[in-house]
Amino acid sequence: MFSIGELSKRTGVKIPTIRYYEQMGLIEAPERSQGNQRRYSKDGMQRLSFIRHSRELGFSIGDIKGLLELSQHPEKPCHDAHNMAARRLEDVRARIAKLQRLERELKRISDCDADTVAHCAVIETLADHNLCETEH
Amino acid sequence: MFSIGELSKRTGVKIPTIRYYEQMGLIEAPERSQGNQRRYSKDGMQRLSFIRHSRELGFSIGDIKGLLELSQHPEKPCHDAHNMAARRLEDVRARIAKLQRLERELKRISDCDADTVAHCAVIETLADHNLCETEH
DNA sequence: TATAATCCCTCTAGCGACTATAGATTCAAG
DNA sequence: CTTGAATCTATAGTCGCTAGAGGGATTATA
Repeated sequence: MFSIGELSKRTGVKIPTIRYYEQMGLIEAPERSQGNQRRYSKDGMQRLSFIRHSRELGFSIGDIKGLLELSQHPEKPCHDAHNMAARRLEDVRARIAKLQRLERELKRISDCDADTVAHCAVIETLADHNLCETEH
Repeated sequence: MFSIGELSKRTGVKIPTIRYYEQMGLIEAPERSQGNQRRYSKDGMQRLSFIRHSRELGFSIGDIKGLLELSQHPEKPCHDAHNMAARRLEDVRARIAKLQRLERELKRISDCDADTVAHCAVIETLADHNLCETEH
């Protein structure tokens, strides 16, 4: 049994965020001390770790609800989990591709060595999209 | 002189977003028609294009205010613009690196071909961070 | 010129995933 | 028993929009 502060330290999830997850129905309301403070079990900690890890991988709160549901039912087929992971993977790849285009452009425009705004590539490029090399 | 709808079409910025930018002080309030509708000049359009492009590159509204200010003063030195671009570039690179780690992990866990949740790598990995290959 | 279709106005509220603040209560250590 | 840290609830704010309600303006056609 540990307090919310300890749970926070052990999982790396901030205290208000834990309470927020409770409100959102991701974690169930834990037992309380006599003075009405939350007291968590190891189980609660595992669940929170699951959530944290999932968030780090970019799953939405909605997705996580589904994944948690699934993880409670080991006998169920897991297509859903795979589909979600696959969708996330696609999304991540698209974002990487987009960011790489941005990287190229940012690099190009910040290579400018003008002194004043009048000749500055950063400003010029921002003003005129046609100066970009690639689509974005 | 064109309406907000036309401005929207020409710049690709949605109408409510244009009004939002006006509220945020990114673009100044344009002239109005007799019936109180916004009427934009070519100048307004260029400013909006600047904003749009900057947003696409990931600059925040706050950053853009600064960049716009700079772009109005061609005689000023442009270190600030370069610094902002450099910071953005750093940020973009960090995000790429992080996403690539996620990609590796998502790929790994979605390669699982179990049928039920009990043996599913997706669920297992989410539950136990130690199963990950890399930090994130 | 009348009317209909489309556009535009303001204002308010909502999104997701938190984060911050205020003011009150409880806990743990000395 | 006192003190200081931790916790409680409730509310509001963050960012960058987006959606909706309930109206007025403009434009194209009859």
